[in-house]
This record gives sequence, C-alpha cells and structure tokens, in this order.
Amino acid sequence: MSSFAGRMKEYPTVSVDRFDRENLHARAYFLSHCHKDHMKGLKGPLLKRKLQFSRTVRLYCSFVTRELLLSNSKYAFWEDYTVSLGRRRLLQPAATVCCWLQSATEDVVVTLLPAGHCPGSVMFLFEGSQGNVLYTGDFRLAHGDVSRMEHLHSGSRVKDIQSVYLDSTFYDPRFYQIPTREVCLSGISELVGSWISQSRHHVVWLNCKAAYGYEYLFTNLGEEFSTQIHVNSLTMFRKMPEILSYVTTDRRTQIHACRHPKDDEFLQGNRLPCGGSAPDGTPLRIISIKPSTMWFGERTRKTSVIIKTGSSSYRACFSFHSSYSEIKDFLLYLQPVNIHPSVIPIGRSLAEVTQMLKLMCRKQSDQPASVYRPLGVLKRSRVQPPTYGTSKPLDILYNVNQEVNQPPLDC
DNA sequence: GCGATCAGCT
DNA sequence: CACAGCTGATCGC
Repeated sequence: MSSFAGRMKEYPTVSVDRFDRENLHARAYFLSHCHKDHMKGLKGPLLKRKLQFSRTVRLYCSFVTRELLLSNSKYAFWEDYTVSLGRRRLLQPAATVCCWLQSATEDVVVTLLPAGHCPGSVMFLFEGSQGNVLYTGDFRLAHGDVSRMEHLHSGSRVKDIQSVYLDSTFYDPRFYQIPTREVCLSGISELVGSWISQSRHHVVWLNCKAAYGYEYLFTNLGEEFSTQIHVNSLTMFRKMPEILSYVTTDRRTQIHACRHPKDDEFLQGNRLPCGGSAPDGTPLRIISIKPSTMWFGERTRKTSVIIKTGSSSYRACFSFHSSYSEIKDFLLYLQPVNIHPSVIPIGRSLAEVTQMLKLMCRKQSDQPASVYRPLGVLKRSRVQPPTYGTSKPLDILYNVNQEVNQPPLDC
C-alpha cells in the first residue's frame, strides 16, 4: 500500500496520488491509476469546493483511468475537472499554473509512460527547471522494458533522472524473482483448458479481488477459449471495447470472475457466486483459481506457477508489482541521483529500504554521460518503441491508449 | 448522519 | 505467499 504523501521535493506545487491534507493546496493533480490507496482524499468535500472555485486546478490522468474514475458515482463529480492526457503534454502556466518556483511560473513537460500495473496505469515523467523526475506509481515492468521506453531517452542515451519516486512493494531480496506475466498466464491457461474441455458442466471460478488489474487475464483467456468471462458489472468498461468484448453478465459461460460477499459459502455448496447452474439441472463441476503473488529467492529452484490447495481449488501465480530483480534492472538502467520509496515492504524499516536503494543510485562522482551500466543491459541500448511480448491485449490494456485518447501533443 | 480509523477477513 | 479493499464497530463532530 502506498504511503507516498503526495508531493515531490522538486515540484512541490503539484500533488500525485494523494489529495488530502497539504495536498489541498496543489495547483495541479495527477492520478497514476484507479486504486483506492492512491485516491485518498479524492472524494473529499474540501477538494470538491476548491475545484468549483478554480479555473485552473485540474486532475490529469490517462484516458482509461479517467473512465474508471468517473464510472464510480462517488467520483463522478470529477467529470468537469479531469483532463486525460496523451503521452506528452506541456503544462503551460497560462493555462494551469502548474509550477510556482522562486516567484515565477514555469513550464513542466509531463509524459505518461505505461506502468503495467492495471488498466490505465501510468508513470509520470516530469521535466522542468528542477530536473527530470520519474514518479512510477505502481508498476509491473519486465526486465528490459525500461530500456525500450522512448520518452526516457534522448537520442540513444537515457535521460538524466534527478529523482525516482518508486513502487518499492517488492524491493527486498526475499522477492527476488516472480515468474513473468507470460509464464503465469500460460500456466493458468493450461489449467483452465484442461478443465473446461471435459464437459460443458465443467466451470472455472477465478477468485479475483475487488480491484482493477485482472482484466488481461480475462482478455487472454477469453481469446484463447473463444468465450467471455462472467463478471458482476460492465459499466466501467463502457468505452473500452478491447475489454468489453471479453466480459459478459450472462452467467451461461464456463469461466467466471463474478463475486458475492459470501462467495466462500457459495463455493462450499457447489454454487457459483452468481448462483449460476446448468440449465438442465446437471450439477456444475467447479474449480476455483485464486490469483496470488508467488516469489522465489535468487537461487531457489522455481516450482510450478499453479499450486493445488484442495480437491477443487488452486492458487495461480499473479503479480501486479515488479519483483526485486525487475526493480533492480529498472533502477540500474536509469541510475537516478535520488530514489524515494513509496512503500515499505512488510517487515522492513524505512531506513533499511532507503539504505538498500542508495546502492541503485548514481554515484555522485559519475556524470550522467558516463553512467555505469550493468553487463546485462549493454546489449539493449538501442531504443525501440515499447513492446510487451506477443500478447496483444496486454499492449492495449497497459499502454496509454493513444487511439482512444486525445491525440498526443508533442512539444 | 457523516467521516475517519481500526480490526477482521479474504 | 502478504495486494487491495470490503464490512462492521467505534469514536468524534
């Protein structure tokens, strides 16, 4: 859970992912993704009043995050005060008074980069007089992904990053490796396929938590098995055809991700949380699959990404956050001057994490031009457009969607 | 009656 | 295998 207080040292007049307390005075707001622990204060009456009196204060986020936000009635009042950004946007003082530094306004260029955490999730790159600052929000990026992000480069070189505000959820050697998205997905596919192919009464219940981030599972399984996944509601995906085509409120499907407050009891009674049953009265054969984070040490042998936990229940590896080695790869590539953790892993202290992160920072004697690069990344210094394996739906869900979005405003 | 916070649960 | 968020109790305004 994020404990970031909302403000960055370099650009203290903007607030990111926090909207209470001192953040009530911000001149611009940013939301990296639509998870509640990054939305504290966002439905506050004080903030609402401030907006109604201001012509310039706005909330900036991706198109998908804006849609998810507005689909929740508690946040619908943001309709007139939100701006969904393309990949780059110049925040001009005349329009937004984004930054107020040393008695003068200045322009800050904000770039949205895909974060791979949930639909609409982005990282924000702020470029202005106080240096380049990368706020990661929450992210799941694989090894090498950062080296392929065009906007983190200038020509063939990585930009000089002053500070990174980091999703350090798994920044602990204990979480050294987490199987890749592709490996997890194929393990789940295999299990689902082997079950639902047995008969039309064999169904799978995906025991997903109440949060965005499982959608790529639905789209990939839907695609692979030419079906749709039963969910409680479709309204939040109204303007996201690439998700909408793989989910349904029709209970007559073999893959479910529906929920009920007492879904445990339903399962004990061999019923789905939606109450669905076969039309001819034949009892359903249900298995449950619970996506959970699984991790492995640096040298521990990886075991299966699927674990059987009962006669008809399984856990399947799934992570919204980058592993320790993925975070290390990310930081060693960027070599920022400073790193600020936004999460303290369970059982660690702020001092410990800060100390460990210092090892990932650029040495003060190093010039940005002669930054140390670990051997493992030398071979991918060539800048390429972002790609995320071969999984097309993943690309659509986890990139800032430029087609559906406002046209990008390049500066 | 509303919001903030916490325990408990998953 | 520890993320994200719900429900319900309690407290204060």
